[in-house]
Amino acid sequence: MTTTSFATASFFDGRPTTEIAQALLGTTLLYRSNHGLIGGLIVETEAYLGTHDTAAHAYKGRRSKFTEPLYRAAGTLYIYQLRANLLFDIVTQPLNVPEGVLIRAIEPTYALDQMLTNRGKSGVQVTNGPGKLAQALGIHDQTYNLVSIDDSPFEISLKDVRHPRQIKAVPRVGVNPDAASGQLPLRFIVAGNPYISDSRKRDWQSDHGWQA
DNA sequence: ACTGAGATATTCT
DNA sequence: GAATATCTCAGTC
Repeated sequence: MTTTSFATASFFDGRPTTEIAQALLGTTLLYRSNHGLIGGLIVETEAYLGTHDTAAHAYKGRRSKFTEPLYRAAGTLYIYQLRANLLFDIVTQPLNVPEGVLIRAIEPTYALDQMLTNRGKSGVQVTNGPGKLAQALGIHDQTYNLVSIDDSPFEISLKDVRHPRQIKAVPRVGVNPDAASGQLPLRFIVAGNPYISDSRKRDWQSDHGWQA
C-alpha cells in the first residue's frame, strides 16, 4: 500500500484539529460499499476541540459509551445518531485527546446515480448536510463507529485532490450561540461551492470555488 | 428563494 | 424532562 494516495494516521500526525479540518477540504471521502465505490469531494467541515469546547461532546471530559470514540487514536471513526440522522466524524488527535472533525458536506464525484437513489432527492439536496451525506453514501447503521478508518471501507483519498480558492471560517451550525464556544469560527467551507449546507444560490460560483 | 415549525433518536440531568 | 454537532415540509415572498 502506498502512502501517497491515502490519508491515514500520518495525515493527522502532530497537526492541530483546526488545521486538519481545513486540510480535508478538497480531498475525497470514499466508501467501498456493497454497491461499489461511492463518494465525493469534502467541501464543508467542523472542528470540535475537546474538553474546553462547550459545543463538543467531550466538553468537560465527558466520557461514556456514546463519546468513547473521541478518546481513541487519530483516524478512529465517530459515527453517531442525532435525532433521525447519522453523523460522520473522524478523530484527529492521539489517545485521550478527544478532538474530531465533522464532515458536513461533499460534492459527489463517484456514483452520483447511487446517491440520487439513496436520497430520493436531486441537485445539491443530495449531500449538502451531514445527515444527508450519510444517507447518500448508504450509511444506515453504526457498524463502523469506534473503528479506525484504515480498517474500514472508508477512505480519505488524496488521488483527485482539488484546492479551494478560498476557505472561509464561520461559526458552527446547530451549536448554542450563547455558550462560551458558540461563536468560534470552527466551521470551514470551500467558498462558492453549491453543496455547502444552507448556502445561498447567490453565493454559488460556476467553478464551485476550486482552483483551476 | 427563504423562513419557521414540527418530527425524529439518543443521551444526560 | 430537557437538550441536542438535523431534516423536511408548508407557508410566504
